[in-house]
Amino acid sequence: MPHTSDHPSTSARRRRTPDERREEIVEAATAVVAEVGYANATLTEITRRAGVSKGLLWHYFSDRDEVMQHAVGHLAGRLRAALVSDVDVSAPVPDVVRAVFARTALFTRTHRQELRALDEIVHNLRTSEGRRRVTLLDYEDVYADHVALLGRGQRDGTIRAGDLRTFAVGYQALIDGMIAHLQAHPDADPLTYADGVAELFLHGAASR
Amino acid sequence: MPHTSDHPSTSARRRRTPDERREEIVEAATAVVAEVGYANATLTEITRRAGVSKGLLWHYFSDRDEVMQHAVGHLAGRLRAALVSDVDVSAPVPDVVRAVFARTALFTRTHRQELRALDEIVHNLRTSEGRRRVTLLDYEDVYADHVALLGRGQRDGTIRAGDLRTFAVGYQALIDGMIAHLQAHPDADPLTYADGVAELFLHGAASR
DNA sequence: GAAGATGTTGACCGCATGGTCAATAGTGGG
DNA sequence: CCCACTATTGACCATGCGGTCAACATCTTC
Repeated sequence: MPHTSDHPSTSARRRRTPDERREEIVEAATAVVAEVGYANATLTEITRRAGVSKGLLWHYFSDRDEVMQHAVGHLAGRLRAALVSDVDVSAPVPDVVRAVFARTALFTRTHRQELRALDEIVHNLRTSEGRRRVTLLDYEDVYADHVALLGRGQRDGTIRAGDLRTFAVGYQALIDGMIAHLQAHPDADPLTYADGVAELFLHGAASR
Repeated sequence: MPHTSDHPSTSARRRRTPDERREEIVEAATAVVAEVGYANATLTEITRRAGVSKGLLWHYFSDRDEVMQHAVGHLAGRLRAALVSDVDVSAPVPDVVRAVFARTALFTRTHRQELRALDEIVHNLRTSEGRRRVTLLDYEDVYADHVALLGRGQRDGTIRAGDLRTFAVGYQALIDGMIAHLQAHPDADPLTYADGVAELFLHGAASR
């Protein structure tokens, strides 16, 4: 057993694998960005937060942009996975819609920091020419999911006729708006709010 | 007539008043922010764009933050004024809603740059402690307008019963989502899209 | 037209930040 | 136990930025 030390206590823990280190740094970046904003999120502060010397960051990432890009990937992956794993997409469409709103609303209470950081980074990550690196165009696959879901609803009669893309974009807009609103109002009850918005959308998109 | 020169040509134009200068600088800031993003919008570049020496900026503004705050005020004021002046709020509620969506959609085609800059600055302006200076809480007066409008609709029977605040927040979310979507898709037809979203909302919130 | 006030300039500074690097500690294989 | 290799450190550097300032230009007023 070549383990150096097994107690996972204070400072003398076992050496991390490269992936663990990368993740530690990326998570520190997330935390710092969420707290002070993208522009003020210093690499020095990020390494400090990760409990790591400054130079090490460049052993794992080539520049600030790369750190942030990894952070986006990490965050988006975690959020999406948690959502998908928790909603039964084969249920009746209105139920799925309600569940998505509800789950997303709860997310704002359990993943406040991550959502803040994600928003922050997405809004600020740029290419070297100054254009946004992540745009709404990257929503396309999300829209595709929505279109598929709502299309099924149209076929089984739970969603009224109408342009699916408009529905999908409206659906996503309500989700994003709900997230922003709940983030800004930490005291609001997420579930009652989610219900309200879900009903608004379903009344708008449902047959009858 | 102590005018130095009357021809409004190339470089030797008449001296600007303080307000004009401030506005020139603020507008240059808007343009630069829209192009390269908040973080990369250098004060040097802003003054260059305004056709003014670097030091002059500090004659009119005390620091970068103040420039950006003025820019927010300037932008929000112009956008709001143009919207309000163009929509007859005493018309039947559904007509008002449709008009707002339509006018806003057209805005994304006539004020692309300004909307970009506004979004950019709002997302990045911070207090010295790192918290956002402009948050969704500043939407409160906008929500108040929406609540008033939709409340009138409930009283005259064009809007169905339901929590007005939820309606208002959903309404604004659809507007913001539409703006973002049209900004990301410059080729989409704004009016047909606006109609679609308006109908989605009205189906959701209307009586019947 | 002198004098004071105001507008304008560009050179300059301090500093924080992203990024580099030579040196050291730790790890694993033979 | 040694050697090669990787992880890790912290001092260091270059740069670009926000911000200052003394000098100069221009207007206003009497």
